[in-house]
Amino acid sequence: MSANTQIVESFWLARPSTSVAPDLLGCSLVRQFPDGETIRGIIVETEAYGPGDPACHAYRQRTPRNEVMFGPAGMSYVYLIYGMYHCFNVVTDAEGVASAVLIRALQVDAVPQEFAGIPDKKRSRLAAGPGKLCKVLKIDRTLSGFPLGAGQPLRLEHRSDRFQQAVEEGTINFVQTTRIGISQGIDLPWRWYVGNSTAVSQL
DNA sequence: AGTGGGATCTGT
DNA sequence: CAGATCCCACTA
Repeated sequence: MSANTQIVESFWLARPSTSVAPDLLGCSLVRQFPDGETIRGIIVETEAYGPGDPACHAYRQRTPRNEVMFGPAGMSYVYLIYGMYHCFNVVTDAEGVASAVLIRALQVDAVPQEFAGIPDKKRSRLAAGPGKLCKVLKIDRTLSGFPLGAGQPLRLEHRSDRFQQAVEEGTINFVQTTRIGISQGIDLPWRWYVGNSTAVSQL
Protein backbone atom coordinates (compact mmCIF):
# COMPACT_ATOMS: atom_id res chain seq x y z
CA MET A 1 0.00 0.00 0.00
CA SER A 2 1.49 3.30 -1.05
CA ALA A 3 0.96 6.67 0.56
CA ASN A 4 -2.07 8.82 -0.16
CA THR A 5 -3.99 6.08 -1.86
CA GLN A 6 -7.67 6.24 -1.13
CA ILE A 7 -9.18 3.61 1.07
CA VAL A 8 -11.52 1.89 -1.33
CA GLU A 9 -10.69 -1.52 0.09
CA SER A 10 -13.56 -1.68 2.52
CA PHE A 11 -12.32 -5.09 3.72
CA TRP A 12 -9.60 -3.18 5.53
CA LEU A 13 -12.40 -1.79 7.71
CA ALA A 14 -14.26 -5.10 7.99
CA ARG A 15 -12.70 -5.92 11.35
CA PRO A 16 -13.77 -5.23 14.94
CA SER A 17 -13.97 -1.50 15.65
CA THR A 18 -11.39 -1.90 18.42
CA SER A 19 -8.85 -3.01 15.78
CA VAL A 20 -9.78 -0.37 13.25
CA ALA A 21 -9.85 2.59 15.66
CA PRO A 22 -6.07 2.79 16.31
CA ASP A 23 -5.33 2.02 12.65
CA LEU A 24 -7.33 5.06 11.56
CA LEU A 25 -5.00 7.41 13.46
CA GLY A 26 -2.87 9.24 10.90
CA CYS A 27 -5.26 8.54 8.06
CA SER A 28 -6.96 11.52 6.44
CA LEU A 29 -10.63 12.39 6.20
CA VAL A 30 -11.31 14.35 3.04
CA ARG A 31 -14.43 16.41 2.35
CA GLN A 32 -15.07 17.01 -1.33
CA PHE A 33 -17.65 19.54 -2.48
CA PRO A 34 -19.45 19.51 -5.84
CA ASP A 35 -17.48 22.57 -7.00
CA GLY A 36 -14.22 20.70 -6.45
CA GLU A 37 -13.22 22.39 -3.19
CA THR A 38 -11.69 19.98 -0.69
CA ILE A 39 -11.04 20.20 3.03
CA ARG A 40 -8.82 17.56 4.61
CA GLY A 41 -7.77 16.67 8.12
CA ILE A 42 -5.52 14.06 9.68
CA ILE A 43 -7.33 11.83 12.18
CA VAL A 44 -5.71 12.23 15.61
CA GLU A 45 -8.36 10.79 17.92
CA THR A 46 -10.85 7.90 17.63
CA GLU A 47 -13.24 5.83 19.72
CA ALA A 48 -14.59 2.32 19.08
CA TYR A 49 -18.21 1.24 19.59
CA GLY A 50 -19.42 -2.30 19.05
CA PRO A 51 -21.33 -5.42 20.09
CA GLY A 52 -21.96 -5.92 23.81
CA ASP A 53 -21.08 -2.29 24.41
CA PRO A 54 -23.73 -0.41 26.44
CA ALA A 55 -22.54 2.92 25.03
CA CYS A 56 -23.14 1.78 21.45
CA HIS A 57 -26.18 3.26 19.72
CA ALA A 58 -27.12 -0.22 18.53
CA TYR A 59 -26.82 -1.83 21.96
CA ARG A 60 -30.56 -2.37 22.41
CA GLN A 61 -32.34 -2.58 19.08
CA ARG A 62 -31.94 -2.07 15.38
CA THR A 63 -33.65 1.29 14.76
CA PRO A 64 -33.89 3.75 11.86
CA ARG A 65 -31.08 5.83 13.34
CA ASN A 66 -28.55 3.05 13.91
CA GLU A 67 -29.49 1.05 10.81
CA VAL A 68 -26.31 1.91 8.91
CA MET A 69 -24.16 0.53 11.74
CA PHE A 70 -25.47 -2.93 10.88
CA GLY A 71 -24.46 -2.55 7.25
CA PRO A 72 -21.16 -3.25 5.52
CA ALA A 73 -17.87 -1.68 6.60
CA GLY A 74 -16.64 1.52 5.00
CA MET A 75 -19.89 3.47 5.20
CA SER A 76 -20.44 6.78 6.96
CA TYR A 77 -22.65 7.01 10.04
CA VAL A 78 -23.58 10.56 11.01
CA TYR A 79 -25.99 11.52 13.77
CA LEU A 80 -27.20 14.69 15.46
CA ILE A 81 -26.28 15.14 19.12
CA TYR A 82 -27.67 17.62 21.67
CA GLY A 83 -29.81 19.14 18.98
CA MET A 84 -26.98 21.10 17.43
CA TYR A 85 -23.86 19.08 16.70
CA HIS A 86 -23.16 16.23 14.35
CA CYS A 87 -20.83 13.28 14.95
CA PHE A 88 -19.11 11.33 12.20
CA ASN A 89 -18.37 7.60 12.34
CA VAL A 90 -16.79 4.99 10.08
CA VAL A 91 -18.84 1.79 10.02
CA THR A 92 -16.72 -1.30 10.71
CA ASP A 93 -16.81 -5.10 10.94
CA ALA A 94 -18.87 -7.68 9.05
CA GLU A 95 -22.34 -6.97 7.73
CA GLY A 96 -24.86 -7.62 10.50
CA VAL A 97 -22.38 -6.69 13.24
CA ALA A 98 -23.32 -3.22 14.48
CA SER A 99 -20.10 -1.33 15.09
CA ALA A 100 -18.36 1.90 14.20
CA VAL A 101 -15.42 4.16 14.96
CA LEU A 102 -16.23 7.69 16.09
CA ILE A 103 -13.78 10.23 14.67
CA ARG A 104 -13.18 12.59 17.58
CA ALA A 105 -10.53 15.00 16.30
CA LEU A 106 -8.73 16.09 13.15
CA GLN A 107 -5.61 18.10 12.56
CA VAL A 108 -6.55 20.51 9.80
CA ASP A 109 -3.52 22.10 8.15
CA ALA A 110 -5.14 24.14 5.37
CA VAL A 111 -7.87 25.99 7.25
CA PRO A 112 -10.84 27.06 5.10
CA GLN A 113 -11.06 30.77 4.26
CA GLU A 114 -14.07 31.38 6.47
CA PHE A 115 -12.07 30.39 9.58
CA ALA A 116 -8.94 32.31 8.63
CA GLY A 117 -9.70 35.25 10.91
CA ILE A 118 -9.62 33.43 14.24
CA PRO A 119 -6.57 33.46 16.55
CA ASP A 120 -3.70 31.02 15.85
CA LYS A 121 -4.16 29.19 19.11
CA LYS A 122 -7.80 28.40 18.37
CA ARG A 123 -7.14 27.71 14.72
CA SER A 124 -4.89 24.75 15.48
CA ARG A 125 -7.70 23.23 17.53
CA LEU A 126 -10.47 24.04 15.06
CA ALA A 127 -11.41 20.37 14.63
CA ALA A 128 -10.45 19.17 18.13
CA GLY A 129 -13.73 17.47 18.95
CA PRO A 130 -16.35 15.32 17.17
CA GLY A 131 -18.85 18.18 16.82
CA LYS A 132 -16.22 20.71 15.85
CA LEU A 133 -14.76 18.64 13.04
CA CYS A 134 -18.20 18.12 11.51
CA LYS A 135 -18.76 21.87 11.58
CA VAL A 136 -15.46 22.55 9.81
CA LEU A 137 -15.99 19.86 7.16
CA LYS A 138 -19.71 20.71 6.84
CA ILE A 139 -20.82 17.19 7.69
CA ASP A 140 -24.46 16.57 8.56
CA ARG A 141 -26.93 13.69 8.48
CA THR A 142 -27.44 13.98 4.74
CA LEU A 143 -23.96 12.43 4.48
CA SER A 144 -24.89 9.36 6.52
CA GLY A 145 -25.02 5.97 4.84
CA PHE A 146 -22.58 6.64 2.01
CA PRO A 147 -19.40 4.72 1.12
CA LEU A 148 -16.18 6.52 2.06
CA GLY A 149 -14.43 5.83 -1.23
CA ALA A 150 -13.15 7.67 -4.29
CA GLY A 151 -15.45 10.25 -5.81
CA GLN A 152 -17.65 10.48 -2.72
CA PRO A 153 -18.35 13.66 -0.74
CA LEU A 154 -16.40 12.08 2.11
CA ARG A 155 -13.47 9.73 1.74
CA LEU A 156 -10.63 8.23 3.73
CA GLU A 157 -6.99 8.18 2.71
CA HIS A 158 -4.23 6.03 4.11
CA ARG A 159 -1.38 7.31 6.27
CA SER A 160 1.43 9.12 4.54
CA ASP A 161 4.78 7.31 4.35
CA ARG A 162 6.16 9.97 6.63
CA PHE A 163 3.55 9.32 9.31
CA GLN A 164 3.87 5.53 9.04
CA GLN A 165 7.65 5.80 9.31
CA ALA A 166 7.36 7.97 12.41
CA VAL A 167 5.07 5.39 13.99
CA GLU A 168 7.53 2.60 13.28
CA GLU A 169 10.46 4.63 14.58
CA GLY A 170 8.54 5.53 17.73
CA THR A 171 8.63 9.27 17.04
CA ILE A 172 4.86 9.17 17.05
CA ASN A 173 3.12 7.12 19.70
CA PHE A 174 -0.51 6.26 20.36
CA VAL A 175 -2.26 6.53 23.71
CA GLN A 176 -5.13 4.23 24.63
CA THR A 177 -7.59 5.36 27.32
CA THR A 178 -11.27 5.28 28.27
CA ARG A 179 -13.92 6.99 26.19
CA ILE A 180 -15.33 10.48 26.74
CA GLY A 181 -18.82 11.85 27.27
CA ILE A 182 -20.62 8.56 27.89
CA SER A 183 -22.47 7.31 30.98
CA GLN A 184 -22.30 3.58 30.31
CA GLY A 185 -19.36 1.39 29.38
CA ILE A 186 -17.11 4.02 30.94
CA ASP A 187 -14.37 1.54 31.88
CA LEU A 188 -13.77 0.14 28.39
CA PRO A 189 -10.41 1.48 27.11
CA TRP A 190 -11.62 2.10 23.59
CA ARG A 191 -10.30 5.60 22.92
CA TRP A 192 -7.05 6.21 21.05
CA TYR A 193 -5.20 9.40 20.23
CA VAL A 194 -1.89 10.55 18.80
CA GLY A 195 0.37 11.15 21.79
CA ASN A 196 2.09 14.36 20.75
CA SER A 197 -0.87 15.93 18.96
CA THR A 198 -2.13 19.36 20.02
CA ALA A 199 -5.40 18.81 18.17
CA VAL A 200 -6.99 16.09 20.35
CA SER A 201 -10.24 16.97 22.12
CA GLN A 202 -8.85 16.34 25.63
CA LEU A 203 -5.84 14.72 27.25
C1' DA B 1 -48.87 11.60 22.40
C1' DG B 2 -45.57 12.92 25.67
C1' DT B 3 -40.92 12.97 27.34
C1' DG B 4 -36.12 12.43 29.12
C1' DG B 5 -31.67 12.27 27.92
C1' DG B 6 -27.91 12.33 24.67
C1' DA B 7 -20.71 9.47 21.63
C1' DT B 8 -21.05 18.27 22.56
C1' DC B 9 -19.35 22.91 22.91
C1' DT B 10 -19.08 27.67 24.43
C1' DG B 11 -18.97 31.31 27.47
C1' DT B 12 -19.38 32.66 32.54
C1' DC C 1 -21.06 24.79 35.38
C1' DA C 2 -25.38 26.26 32.89
C1' DG C 3 -27.49 26.75 28.61
C1' DA C 4 -28.42 25.97 23.78
C1' DT C 5 -31.61 22.95 20.93
C1' DC C 6 -33.74 18.82 18.45
C1' DC C 7 -34.26 14.10 17.50
C1' DC C 8 -35.53 9.79 18.77
C1' DA C 9 -36.24 5.66 21.49
C1' DC C 10 -39.04 4.42 25.02
C1' DT C 11 -43.33 4.43 27.86
C1' DA C 12 -48.20 4.49 27.94
